[in-house]
Amino acid sequence: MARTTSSAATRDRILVATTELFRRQGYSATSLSQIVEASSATTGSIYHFFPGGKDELTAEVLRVSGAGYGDLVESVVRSALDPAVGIGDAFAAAAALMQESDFIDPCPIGTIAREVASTNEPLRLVAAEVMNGWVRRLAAILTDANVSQGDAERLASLVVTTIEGGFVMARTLRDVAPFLTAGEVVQRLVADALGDS
Amino acid sequence: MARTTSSAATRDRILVATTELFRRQGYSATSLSQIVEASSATTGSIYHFFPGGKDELTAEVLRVSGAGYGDLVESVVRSALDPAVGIGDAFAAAAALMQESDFIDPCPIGTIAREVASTNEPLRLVAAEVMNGWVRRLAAILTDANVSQGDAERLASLVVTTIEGGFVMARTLRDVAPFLTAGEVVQRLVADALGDS
DNA sequence: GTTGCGCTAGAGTGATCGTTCTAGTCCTGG
DNA sequence: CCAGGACTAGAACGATCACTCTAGCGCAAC
Repeated sequence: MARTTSSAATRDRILVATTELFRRQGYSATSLSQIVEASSATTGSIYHFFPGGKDELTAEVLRVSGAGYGDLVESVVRSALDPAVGIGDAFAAAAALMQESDFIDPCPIGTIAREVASTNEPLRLVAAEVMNGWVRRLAAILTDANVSQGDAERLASLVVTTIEGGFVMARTLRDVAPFLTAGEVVQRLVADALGDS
Repeated sequence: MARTTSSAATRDRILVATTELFRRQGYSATSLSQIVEASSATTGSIYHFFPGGKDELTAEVLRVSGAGYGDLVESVVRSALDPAVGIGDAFAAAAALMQESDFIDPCPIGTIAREVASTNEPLRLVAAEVMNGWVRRLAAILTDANVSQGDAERLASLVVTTIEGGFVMARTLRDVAPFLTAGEVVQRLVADALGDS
C-alpha cells in the first residue's frame, strides 16, 4: 500500500468539507467546485476516491456523518443517570450546538433525505439505513432499561422524528425554543415508559 | 385590464407546477426549464409574473402552498369533535395522502426551508412566517377550547414540529408508521391538555 | 381600425454544472 | 535505482443553469 497516510488525509478532507457544505446548503446546491475549494483537493482526487462521483461521495457522507451523529447522541444518552434524562440532555446539547453555529444544520441527513427521497433511490436507501440505525440504537438503550421491545421501538422512532422536526423548526425560525419544548415532552414520555417497567 | 382571465390562469399553472416540482425534488434541484415544461408556460411568462425570477416565484409558492396546507389542516381539525381528535385526524389524513402519492412530500415548505435557511435570508423569512402562521392558527384552536395561552402555543409548536419530523421520516423510510405513532402521541398530549382545563 | 398593452414566444447570454481525460508527481517494493 | 501504481493537477467537454432581450400576438378602448 502506497502513501496510505497522505491519501487517507485527502479523502478525509473531502468528506469533512462536503459534510460541512451539505449542512449549510444541502445536496443539490453544493457543487463539486465548492468541494474542491473547501477541501483543498482537486477534481482528480475526488474521482480517485469516489469513482461514482457526487452520488458516491454523498452516500459516504451520509454514512459517516450519520454514524458520527449516532455516536454522539448515544454517548450523551448513555452517560446520563437514566435514558429519559439522557435524551433530554441530547436535545439540550443539540440546541446549544445550533445556537453556537448560528443555526447551521447540526447534521445533513434529514435535509438530503428529503431532497432526494423521490428522485435518487440509492441515496434514499442510504439515508433510510442511517435513520433506521439511529432508531435501533436508541431502542436498544431503552430495552436495556427494561422498556418493552414494542414501546422501545415506538419511543425511539418518536425521538428521531422529533429531532428531525426540531431541526426544521429551529433552523427556519432561528429559535431553539420549539426544539427544547419538543425535547422536554419526549423526555417526559420516556420517563413515563421507564416508570411503567 | 386586459385578458385578466387567461393571465391569471397562466400564473396559476406556473405556481401549481412549481409547487409540485418542489414537493418532489426541492428548490435547488428544480430548474426553470422544468417549470416551463410542466406548466406549459414560457420563460417570458414566468418573468412577466415573477420579475424577481426563481426566488420571487419560490416565495410565492411558499406563501400559497403554506396557506393552503394551513387551511386544510385547520378545516380537518375544526370539523372534529374536539381538537385532540381533530389533530389525530389531521395526522391520519396526511399519512393517507402520503401513501396515495407514493410518498411525495405533502408540502414543500419544510424541505425548502432547510435547503435555504443558511443561504437565502429572504426565503428563510418567508418560510418562517408560514410556519409561525401554522403555529398561531393551531394555538388559536386550542385556546378556543379553553387551553391556556402558554400551553396552547407550546402544543401547537409541538404539533408542527412533529408533522415536519414525520414527513422527513415517512418520506425517507417509505413508511407512515413513524408518522402515525407520532400523531397518536401528540393527540394524547392535546387530550390531556384539554382535560386539565 | 388603429393604437396600446398585457402577455407569449423562444433564441441567445455568460456562467457553471458533473464528469472525463491526459500528464504529471511522488513514494515504495524489489 | 528503476519500474509501477497511488495520487494530484487542472484543462477541456457537452449540458444545463438562471436570466435577458427582442419580436410579435390578441384583445380592449376609443
